[in-house]
Amino acid sequence: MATGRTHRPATRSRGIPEATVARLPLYLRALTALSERSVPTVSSEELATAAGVNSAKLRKDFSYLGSYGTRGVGYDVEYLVYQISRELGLTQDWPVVIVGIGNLGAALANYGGFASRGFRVAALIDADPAMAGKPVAGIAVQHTDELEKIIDDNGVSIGVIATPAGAAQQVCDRLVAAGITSILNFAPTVLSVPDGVDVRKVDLSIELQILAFHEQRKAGEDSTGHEEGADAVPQPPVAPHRTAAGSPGADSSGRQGPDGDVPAVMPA
Amino acid sequence: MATGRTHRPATRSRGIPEATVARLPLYLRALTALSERSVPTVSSEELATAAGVNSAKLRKDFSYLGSYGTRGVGYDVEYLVYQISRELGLTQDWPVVIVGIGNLGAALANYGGFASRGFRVAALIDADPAMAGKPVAGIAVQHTDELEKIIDDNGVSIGVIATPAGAAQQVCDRLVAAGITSILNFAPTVLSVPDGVDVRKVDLSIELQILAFHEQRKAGEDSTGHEEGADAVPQPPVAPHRTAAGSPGADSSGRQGPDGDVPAVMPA
DNA sequence: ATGTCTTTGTGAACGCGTGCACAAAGATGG
DNA sequence: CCATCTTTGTGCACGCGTTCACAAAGACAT
Repeated sequence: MATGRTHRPATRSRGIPEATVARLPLYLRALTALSERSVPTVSSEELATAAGVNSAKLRKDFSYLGSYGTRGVGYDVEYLVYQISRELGLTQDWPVVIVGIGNLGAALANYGGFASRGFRVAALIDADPAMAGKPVAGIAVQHTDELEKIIDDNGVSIGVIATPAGAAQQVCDRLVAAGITSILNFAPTVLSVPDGVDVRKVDLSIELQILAFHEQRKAGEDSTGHEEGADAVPQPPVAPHRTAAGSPGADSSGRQGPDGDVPAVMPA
Repeated sequence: MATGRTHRPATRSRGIPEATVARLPLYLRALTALSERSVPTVSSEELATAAGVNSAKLRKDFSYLGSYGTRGVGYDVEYLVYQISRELGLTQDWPVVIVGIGNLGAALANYGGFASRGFRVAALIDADPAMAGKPVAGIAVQHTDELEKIIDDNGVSIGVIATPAGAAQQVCDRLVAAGITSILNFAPTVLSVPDGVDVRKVDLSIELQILAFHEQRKAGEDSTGHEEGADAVPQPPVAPHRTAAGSPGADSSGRQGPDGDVPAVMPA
């Protein structure tokens, strides 16, 4: 999972559960594909398979939107596409600004999936003066100084942060002050925002770490269970005793983590 | 949320809940920052704030790993960094291949967050013969024909798919056949994989759609509640009657969605 | 019109995740 | 050695999300 809302713990937005909202785009994509193949109707079973979910879950999800199906037949594809689009707010145009036009920001600007669903890249913003004016994905990059003006002029309410981690909070604060109320954060940092502002985050590194966890478990499930080495490598806390508060790294030599696949002992 | 495992419904991997595993990288990042500042110990309250979670949740998460804290003091930063790294499998080296070196693939190859946590980009693979040999992020791109050999030679078990949606399943199948057991998928498609293979997905478009939903709700929460227009725009299903099965779009003119912010009536 | 068959919509049970609140553990000071 | 104070670890309850299973609804055939 590369995401997770930060505030708004489980607000059950308008009777529609958060988990359901997160799946609606999935259904919409599957339905759009069917629509392009001119399929008139689809059963919950078929659509669920296409979206990769359980059919019961799909039916319950749709039940939050209303009774849009016909028993014995299924769902009208075109009609459902419209209803979900409307529910997600995709029947209107959403101008978006991308802040931080590095490798990732440029890739996002070029990403076709944005424009295809009502999201329009209104502006690209970068702090590097050398970037200003250079066209990326057909749009001239603008300097951070213009941030507030750009957002105000275009009525932007969604911002994408693709800056380095160090700059993210600062950029976030400016976006929020300028009126942005929804943020998609690609920087590996926890952003703090006032109530009323939604933050979703995508962290590539975290996704890989979760995969590594499962991968490790798969690899070691035939062994003793887990580690078997006996030599304690990283030193147990040995009763911290609050040693002055200094002694920086203490005995752990290199900072960049005690890597190397040294086995460790379970300390209890 | 840009993610979600596909198979392995809720396997509670080795006593550690999936939700906890997903948060471990978050803790690890916060702890690494503290470690760099040579902070020796940290309380659950402080660390929770830094990671953006509840302190009770953090303590419960850590309790699954073992009793690594000292009551009255807190947690030893260095020790905890090591324990979490080990639990996540980050004490070993994970070679990764990236398939699809377009804008996104190139951005991923350049992304520093990969290398910083034990993930090493072993190879970049693309189907375009013109790309072969061209260096991206200091690594020469190789052709898809070499895929199986590359994976076998380097003992790669984690693959990243950054191809267009149309090619994703095919690439996925080849990766799995070649021995890959963990996949991070950036293509907007549902991948089907055999049991034992983990898939996590990151979908930029879906994240934006979820934000749009909440944004729309915020915008319209002072109005009548929701829509108020009376003219039904998209046509209700009017009893499908299973009309032959032809009449493709029927009356809905343009395919690419009935956009424009037409208000709609709630059909019941 | 009646019966059969398909598929939806949902009531109910279950399990996971979250958060509260507190007892146990250990540090610290006298 | 005892008292006090801090902070962990966790039992418990609650709520959300998932899944099952089935009744109701409508299509379709005769």
